[in-house]
Amino acid sequence: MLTIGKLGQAAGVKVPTIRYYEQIGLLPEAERSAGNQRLYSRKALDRLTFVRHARELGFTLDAIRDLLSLSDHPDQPCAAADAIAKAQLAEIEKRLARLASLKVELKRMVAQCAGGSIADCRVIEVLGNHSLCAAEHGPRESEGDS
Amino acid sequence: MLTIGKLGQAAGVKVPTIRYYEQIGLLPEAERSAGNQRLYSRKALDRLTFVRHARELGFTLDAIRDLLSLSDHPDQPCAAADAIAKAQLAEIEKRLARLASLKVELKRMVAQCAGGSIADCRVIEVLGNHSLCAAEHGPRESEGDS
DNA sequence: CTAATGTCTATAGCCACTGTAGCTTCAAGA
DNA sequence: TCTTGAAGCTACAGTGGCTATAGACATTAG
Ligand SMILES: [Zn+2]
Ligand SMILES: [Zn+2]
Ligand SMILES: [Zn+2]
Ligand SMILES: [Zn+2]
Repeated sequence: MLTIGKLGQAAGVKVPTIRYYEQIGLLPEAERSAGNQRLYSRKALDRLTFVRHARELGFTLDAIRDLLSLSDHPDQPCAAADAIAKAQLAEIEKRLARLASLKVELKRMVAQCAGGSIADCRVIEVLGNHSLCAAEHGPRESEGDS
Repeated sequence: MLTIGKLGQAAGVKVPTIRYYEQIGLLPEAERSAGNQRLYSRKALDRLTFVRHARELGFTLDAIRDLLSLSDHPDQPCAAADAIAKAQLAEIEKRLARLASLKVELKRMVAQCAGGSIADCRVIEVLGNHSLCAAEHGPRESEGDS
């Protein structure tokens, strides 16, 4: 059995984050020691490691909740899990495309500035006038993490 | 003079967002009509349009605050503005690199799944075990918007 | 035994909004 | 002129995914 600190170290997750996950019901309530401290099994470590990895891959906690409950039913078909992963891939590709177009605009902006006074600064000018942009870079639609 | 609704339409910004920007001091306090409603000049529209465009390009409100105050001093050199834009470009490039590596992993994951039961699902398996990943995809370090 | 570290709960804060409730004001039509 | 409906007002709560703080209790090493 691991204390919360050891668990956090082992999984690479900060202690308050683990308590937060428990609080929102992503992780089950931990067993407690005689002195009311949380104790975790090896299985709990696997679960938290799964959560961490999925977070690193950009899945939302809601998606992870679903993935966890799917992984608790190994005999079910995996179509639902695959669908979640495909949706995540699509989301990442969407963000990627948007960031790529932002990068183009920002690069152009920075490159075009000759470095005089603010009055002549291309950065300030372009920010004030989207029609100076080379292409579209739609409204930011919740850009999520990483 | 424009009402807040007209201003929002003209700039493509929602009304509550405008009030929020005023509240946090990003926009100056608006003049008021006899009946206490906000009234905006053409200059205010320019300012809000600038803010919107900068947000679309991913600048934080703090960065925009600085950019706005720079653009209020047209005789100063533009190095500070350029530095902010370059930092933003660097940030975007960092996110882009990370998203690109996430995309690779997710694609691999999805492609490798043969579609049987959860017990054999590659998606679930890889999520539980990062060593099955082809490359690194560091810890998510605050991924900001869009 | 004591001191240092770890853990406990509860609460507030972060960013950039968005939504709600319960009012007041305004513009247009009858 | 009266009425209706849209638009505006303030103040506050909620979003996601944590992170930080305060003040009390538990555990462990020396
Ligand atoms: Zn410049
Ligand atoms: Zn633009
Ligand atoms: Zn599968
Ligand atoms: Zn991995």
